[in-house]
Amino acid sequence: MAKAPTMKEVAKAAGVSVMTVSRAFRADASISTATREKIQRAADELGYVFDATASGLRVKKSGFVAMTIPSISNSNFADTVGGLSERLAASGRQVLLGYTNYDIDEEERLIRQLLGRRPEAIVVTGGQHTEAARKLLQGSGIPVVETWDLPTDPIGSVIGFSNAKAMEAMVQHLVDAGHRRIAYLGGDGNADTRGADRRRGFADAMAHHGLAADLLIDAGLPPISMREGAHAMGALLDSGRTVDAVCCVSDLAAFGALTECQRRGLKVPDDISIVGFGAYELGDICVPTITTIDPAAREIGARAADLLIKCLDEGQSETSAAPITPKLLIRQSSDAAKGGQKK
Amino acid sequence: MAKAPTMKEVAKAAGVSVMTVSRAFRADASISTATREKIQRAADELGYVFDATASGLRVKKSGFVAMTIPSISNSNFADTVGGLSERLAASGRQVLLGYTNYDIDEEERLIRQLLGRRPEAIVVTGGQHTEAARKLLQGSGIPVVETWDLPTDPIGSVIGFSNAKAMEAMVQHLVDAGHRRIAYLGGDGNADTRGADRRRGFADAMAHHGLAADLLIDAGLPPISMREGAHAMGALLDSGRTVDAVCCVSDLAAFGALTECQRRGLKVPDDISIVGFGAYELGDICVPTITTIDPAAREIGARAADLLIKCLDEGQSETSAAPITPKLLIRQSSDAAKGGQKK
DNA sequence: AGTGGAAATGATAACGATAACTTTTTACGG
DNA sequence: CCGTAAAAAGTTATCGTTATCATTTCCACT
Repeated sequence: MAKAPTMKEVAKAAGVSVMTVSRAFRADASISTATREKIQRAADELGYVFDATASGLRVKKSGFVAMTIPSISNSNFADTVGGLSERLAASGRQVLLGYTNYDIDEEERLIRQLLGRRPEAIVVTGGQHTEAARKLLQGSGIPVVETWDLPTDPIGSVIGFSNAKAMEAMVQHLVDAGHRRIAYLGGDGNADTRGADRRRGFADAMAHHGLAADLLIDAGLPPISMREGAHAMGALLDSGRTVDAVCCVSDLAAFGALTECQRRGLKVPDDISIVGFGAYELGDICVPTITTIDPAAREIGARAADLLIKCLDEGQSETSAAPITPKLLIRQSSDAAKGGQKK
Repeated sequence: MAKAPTMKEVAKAAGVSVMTVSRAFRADASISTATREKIQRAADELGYVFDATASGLRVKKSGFVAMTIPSISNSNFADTVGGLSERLAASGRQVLLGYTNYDIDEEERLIRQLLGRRPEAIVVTGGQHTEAARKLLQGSGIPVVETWDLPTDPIGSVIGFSNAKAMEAMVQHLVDAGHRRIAYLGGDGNADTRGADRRRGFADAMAHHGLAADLLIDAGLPPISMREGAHAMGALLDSGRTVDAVCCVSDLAAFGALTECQRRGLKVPDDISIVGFGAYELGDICVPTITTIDPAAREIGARAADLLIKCLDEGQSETSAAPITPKLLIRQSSDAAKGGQKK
């Protein structure tokens, strides 16, 4: 195939200067309708496609907003990307996505790569970064938004919530329902910082209620899938330890745990309560439905977009928007009325 | 914040020419170690980040591969993107993603936008496009890969499979298991072309077996979620029509249908068989596990990457790789041994 | 008709990087 | 020490677009 035609060739075909062609493609410019139509025809004829790269270089506006997420396969993050993407599209901007695989070193590499595309802003997931990554973000000269977390030392704006606090609310709910022997089922280590925060919130809340947080089940390396949730639940049950309720790092893990109970003939919530995190559609459809926390994943993205549009188009300085307040959704899997057992 | 520093400033700081700085950042160039280190220091000092945009303009290699998918929230497509992304990363290329929302007009807009970023290749989902979109792709001068489908008139390469044929295999399985009154549960209309193909394959297969394909349940506009699957199943059951088995457009819809049966006290597969499509993790974990077809979503992406790397780096012309052959995974939800009923 | 001024169009240089070429420096055998 | 080839560094022009300024065209109104 021949290489893509440029404005120069369109200009020649239309019998005008390159500058006039350039103007024909912008809304504001002063150009006669006749000329614009003539140029449009020539462009269509040649199959001309505007080069956003060259334009971006000249006007120093790439039209990109970069975003890093741990994994594309997690529908929570996919929702955030969706919210961001949809709302930015209205202002003609495009999201440039990168995946960290829950690894902050990988995140650093990724941030460097993304900044090389000269995005107009960057949205990252989480508030924990390598020292070099922080420096890159701070020195980038563009708005930075950290999401899905509440960093103690934010780089720019924040649109997130405390995963620990959210989990504390969940423990409160379980305790209110009469549970005492509560397990936490989540990933190993601290690679998934949101997971680690939730575990910490769990432990703190248990301590606060004077309960032992000795049932911390490691389900493997993040992200924890349904299968790993099922395995970990199996291991917990095999251990023979007494358990009232299981707090899972996500609805996916919770669903895995739930199915393991079903396979073993345990009734949820009659024999044991199971709760998740993330408000995945799954948890609202399965039988029984799973109590969870809705972090407003899509809204996080939408809010980030709104904030950025304010910064970029209206020249406002970065302001932290109203905080995200996750909502506890009490459903069948922990419904006390159905018989949460006391120990 | 100050604007990002350029090579010029790094050059001044290091006391060399811009060209030398440029060379310092490329592996091949002839440059002394001392100079390279000096430049590296200066660059770190200033927080210099390489501008891939400007470089791309000059060398005519953007480092982008564009891809369009119907929705980011569908884990099948997310897997394909993951496979593509991971394998392209090794060759230093980045995936630029766009979402069509199952709308070919939106796809056309998107393709135009993506081509404006001067990607080195473009991967699209499906084989149905607007006339203008076809022209854009054909005239783009870059390798084009159509995936997840087997277009009759391909634009470039194809890495896909026949959704109709795959569904025929599924019907064969159900018929073998003794089912006669088989329903199809999927989306309205033809917006989701893969869904429409599956429905067509279903109808053809039913006709081939001399069975009536009169149970075509419309579950709403694509994409069909779990909830819509559940609703549609409810409507089917409420209609009082006799049904042996239900063929769903995806595992998500199938799971929704399955839960609806559970809520109504119907046993799967004893009272009714349910099968899905897509080999989502969900279907392998839920109780009972769901019979499905594995389209090798991740492999589609990986194969596309391999093909493109051959085209771009080794100058080979576009060759269609070995075809994708979806695998029927027979699981509990249609297990004849457990008692698929004959009518 | 002639004139003033706005609208339309054109010419030039620049955005940040690099290919291609030229010049300077280094290294080494004789 | 010199000559020479190779390595290292510098110069210039360019990728496709647009800001800026200069020029031409057009029209309304005296």
